[in-house]
Amino acid sequence: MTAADKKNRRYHHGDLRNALIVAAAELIEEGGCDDFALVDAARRAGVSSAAPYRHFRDREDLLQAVVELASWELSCRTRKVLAEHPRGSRECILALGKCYVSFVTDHGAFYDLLWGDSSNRRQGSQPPPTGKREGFGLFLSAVAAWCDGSAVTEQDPLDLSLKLWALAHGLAGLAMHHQFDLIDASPDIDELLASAGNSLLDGVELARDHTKR
Amino acid sequence: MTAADKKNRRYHHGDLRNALIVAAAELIEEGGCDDFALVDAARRAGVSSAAPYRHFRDREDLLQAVVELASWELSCRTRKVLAEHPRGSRECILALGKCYVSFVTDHGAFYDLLWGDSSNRRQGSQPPPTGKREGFGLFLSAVAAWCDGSAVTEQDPLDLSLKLWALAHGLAGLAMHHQFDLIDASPDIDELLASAGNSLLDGVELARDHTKR
DNA sequence: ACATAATGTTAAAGCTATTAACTTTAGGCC
DNA sequence: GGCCTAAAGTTAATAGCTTTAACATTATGT
Repeated sequence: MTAADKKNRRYHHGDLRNALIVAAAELIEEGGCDDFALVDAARRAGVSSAAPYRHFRDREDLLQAVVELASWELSCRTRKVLAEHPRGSRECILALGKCYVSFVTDHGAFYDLLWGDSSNRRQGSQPPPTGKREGFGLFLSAVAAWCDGSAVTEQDPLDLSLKLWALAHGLAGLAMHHQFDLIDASPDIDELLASAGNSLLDGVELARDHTKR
Repeated sequence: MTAADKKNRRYHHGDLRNALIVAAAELIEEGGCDDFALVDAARRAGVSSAAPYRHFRDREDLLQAVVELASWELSCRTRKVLAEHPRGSRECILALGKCYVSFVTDHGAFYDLLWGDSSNRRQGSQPPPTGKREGFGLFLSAVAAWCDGSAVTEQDPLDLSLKLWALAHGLAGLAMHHQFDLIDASPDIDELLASAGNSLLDGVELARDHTKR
C-alpha cells in the first residue's frame, strides 16, 4: 500500500468480506494453498491483519468461502456444457467429464482446498458447500436422462454417476499432482477419460442386455 | 519427557532419524498432516526442536521420508495380494483395486501427504519415491498378465492400468474426504469399484471383439 | 443529534520453522 | 590410553503467522 493509497482509503473498506475472498483466491492461485497466509490476504485488501476477523471466524472460515466461490464456478461451467449438448446424449456425459477435468486442472492450486483434507475439517453447524451439491445434482440428472434415453432401467443412475465422477476425479487428481510423471507415463487424459467413460456407459448397457436374457 | 527419562537418556539418541520418521507418522495419524508440527515430532522423540535439522533439511524433507515409508507399505500390501491370487486372473486385478482403496482409507490422514500438493513440491535433485514406482510397476505387470491371458492385443496394458488406477484413486479419495456425504449418497465403495472395474476390463475385451470383425 | 452496532486499528501473546554458536560424544589413529 | 575431528545434540535468537483484547472510527436508525 503506497502513501497515496493510504490517503485515499476510507476507514471502512466497504466490501472487505468479498475483497478478502478474492485476494485469498488470487494468492492461492499464485502460491498454493499450503503457503497461504491470512495476513497476506489482509495486506492485499489494504487492511490490518486483524480486520479479517470481523468477517471470518478464522483462517479456515475464509478458506471455506473460497471453496464456495470455486465450486460455484464449477457448477456454472457445468451448466454451460449442459446447454451446449443435447440432453440425454452420451456425448453430453463425456463433455461433462472433460469439463470437470479441465476445471480441476485449471485450478490446480485449489485442489487440496476443494477436495482435500480441509473439506473434512468443517466445524459444527456450518452450511455445506452448495456449489458442489448443485454441480453434482446437474450431473446426476444428465446421467439419468441418458439412462432414460438408453432404456436402461435396472441400474441406478446414481451409481453410474458416482463411477463416472470417481473416474474423472481420479484421473484429474493423479494428473494434477504429477503422479503419472512419477511412473514415467504421460497419457492423454482426455482420451483416457473418453475411452474409460465409454466403457462405464457400455457396462450399463451390457447389464441391461444381460437382464433381458 | 519426565525427569527419569531425562536421566536415562544419552546425549546421542542413536537412531534419531528413524525415530523422527515414526514419530511424525504417528502424529499425522493422530492429528492430520496440516497440523503436524516438526517440534512435536522432536518432542516425541525426546530431543530438542533443532535436533531434526541434523537429519533432515527441513520439515518438508521429513515429510517426504514419511511418504516413502507409507508408499513402501503400499507396495508390500500389493505384493501380498499378488501372492494370494492367481496371476492373470480378473479376480486378482479387482483384489488389487480393493487393496488400494483400503490402503488409502486406512491411512486417511496421509492422503494429502501422499497424493496431494506436497508431492509437487519436491525440490531439485531429490530421489523420486521408489515405493510408488514399484507399487505401480507390480500393478501394471498384473494387468499385463491379465491382458495376455485374455488375448487382448490391441490395447496397451498401460492405458488400462491407468484407467483402473484412476478409478480406484478417485473412489478412495472422494470417499475419504466425505464428498459422497455432501451429496447425500452413501454407496458401497467396494461394490462400486468391482462393478466399474469389471466394466473397464469388459471394455478392453469389447475393443478386441470389435477389431476382430 | 445521538446512541449503538459494525468495522478497523494497534499491541501483544503464543506457536512454529529455521539458523547460529556452542557442547558433548563416537571413532579412528598414534 | 590419549588426542583429533566429525557427527549429533543443545540453547538462544530471529522472523513470520494466527488469534485475541482493548481501543478508535464510521454508519445507521430513531
